[in-house]
Amino acid sequence: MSQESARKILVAVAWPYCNGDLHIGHIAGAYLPADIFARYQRLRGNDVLMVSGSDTHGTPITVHAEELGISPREVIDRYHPRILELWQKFGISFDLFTETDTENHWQVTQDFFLTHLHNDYIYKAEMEQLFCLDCQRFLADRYVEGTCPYCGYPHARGDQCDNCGRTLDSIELINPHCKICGGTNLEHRKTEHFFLDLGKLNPPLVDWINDGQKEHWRPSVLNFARAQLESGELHGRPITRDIKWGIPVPLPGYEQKSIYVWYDAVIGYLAASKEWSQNVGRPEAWREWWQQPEARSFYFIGKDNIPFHAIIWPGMLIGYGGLNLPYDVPANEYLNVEGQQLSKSRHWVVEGLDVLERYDPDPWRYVLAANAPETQDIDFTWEEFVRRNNNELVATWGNLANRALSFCYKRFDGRVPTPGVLDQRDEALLALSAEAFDKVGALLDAVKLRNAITEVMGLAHEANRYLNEKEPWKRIKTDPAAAATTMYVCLQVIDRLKVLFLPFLPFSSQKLHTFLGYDDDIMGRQFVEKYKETEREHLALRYDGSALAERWEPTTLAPGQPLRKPAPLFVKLDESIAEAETARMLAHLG
RNA sequence: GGCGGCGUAGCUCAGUCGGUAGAGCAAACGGCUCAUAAUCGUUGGGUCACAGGUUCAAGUCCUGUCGCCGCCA
Repeated sequence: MSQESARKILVAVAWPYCNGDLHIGHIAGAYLPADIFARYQRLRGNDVLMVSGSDTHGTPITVHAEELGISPREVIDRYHPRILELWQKFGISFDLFTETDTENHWQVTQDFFLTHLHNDYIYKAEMEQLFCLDCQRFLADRYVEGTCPYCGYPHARGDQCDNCGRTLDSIELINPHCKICGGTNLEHRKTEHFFLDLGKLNPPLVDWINDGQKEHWRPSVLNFARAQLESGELHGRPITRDIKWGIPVPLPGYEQKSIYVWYDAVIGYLAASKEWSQNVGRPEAWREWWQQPEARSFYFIGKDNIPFHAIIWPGMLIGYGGLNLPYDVPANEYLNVEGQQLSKSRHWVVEGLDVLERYDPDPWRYVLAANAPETQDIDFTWEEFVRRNNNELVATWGNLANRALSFCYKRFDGRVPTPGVLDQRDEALLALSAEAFDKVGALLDAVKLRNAITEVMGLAHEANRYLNEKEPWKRIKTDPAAAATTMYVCLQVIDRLKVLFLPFLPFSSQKLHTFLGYDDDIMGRQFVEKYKETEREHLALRYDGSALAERWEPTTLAPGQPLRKPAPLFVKLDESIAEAETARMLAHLG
């Protein structure tokens, strides 16, 4: 392994709207890749800070609240704990997963706003908005419905038409009506708002995207950002709106307005880093990830978020000054299910918490990593899920561990056999397993997770091949010492595979760790804590990996080490479940 | 409408700098019996969406067409 010193790695993950349960598309797109990457970097000895939180602002929350007849805060209190539960059950190891309705987040956001204003990257301008005369309020995007001017769909929202997918400006709608009172007593009214001056940020952003240090970016992300920036057509974007739920504009006279959710959500990365620093009792620690020049930040997002993370957020950081810009934005494409795009409104979803009621997390982690949507949209099918679980995870890796452990447990007195002299074949396999750390590590550093897990699985195949060639079950009758050597080599490789698989399959690697006779913790501990600020309190998820016993390097298994009674690492699934799960989904399809 | 991406084996997907098309699964045959009927080996299978162009050479670069996806207006 390389001897370079620990590097600060910020793993920033998209902030999910806190208005419902998350589905496997969210997980495959951002959270799982981020977790695999973070776990690997920790094993590697780097200092990882992985942050995100529930996005509690914006109209998706307030609309949902009004539908249920409860307050926005109650919506958050309903779903935020469920998101925390999902991360724990799925093993998504956030150092801090918080939310945006905190005093800290408000403060950091308002500081950003005032600094942008002071640095002259914010200007004021008037714009036309729809105003409901009956409700006496402005109607932000989702509070108005009407006929789409492009496709004629009668239920288009003020921000987007769900039928043709176009983004809209609410004043474009034909026959608009207020979604609150249902009335059509609307008028166009001028309203003053603050705008982020992206036009002014365009030139420095072009310099940044062309600084010659973006070769490791995914082409789709880099091409998109570069094309947008080089067009030179960035224009001011409103950062306030006429809505009460949100972060107050920190200036007198704007009490009826709030900061637009897109502006405060991305600031969450910094706010959460600061909150984490407070929580661990080192209030200035965040600077190590945000200000050290050699620190690296990785933003794990879905492709719909590329404009915000590869253009707008870097622009905001430039406008603020003194903070590191993204080192990489490994955005994923979409995960479709059974040929259709996931959609909450159409009830075409596979929800994370729901499937964990019926299946273990590691099969999901395996399937979603082995077929991650890194280069294009991916079609997830239940048949594929069962197949990959049964024919790859169970058959290749689970069975390798089980056949070797069972054999040693029964025939070698429940201990790691003591090897004799190693032959060429033994040495070759051990060398291969040692080299895998560099090979897989390089792929993980480059965020090529699918290639990485395929590589690890390839080593498991090789170990199966080795066993078949050596036939220790035959040799033990004629030459027990040779069989012992073979089984030692095999267990040694399995012990290394355990580490190589650890970022991907933490639960089963931990289980295997104990079967191999170890007692310590290799996956870390997740816990939820309640944090009290001056007036508010919130729940947040934390992670403690300080006691991690493993490193990303070839292990050495001690001969004679007592083994524990082995059991299969993974459950084989009945093929009928594919049909059952698909039928279940079709039944809910709206 | 503008911009960007995608279209590769029956299925799901790789394919770096242009150099005779790859993996897994599915199918067929064989070996083994330690293991969750798991494993290991062998074999078959492609007009790289379509039409042009550049080149000694194109899945890869360029132009156009068709289809799908996303972003922006």
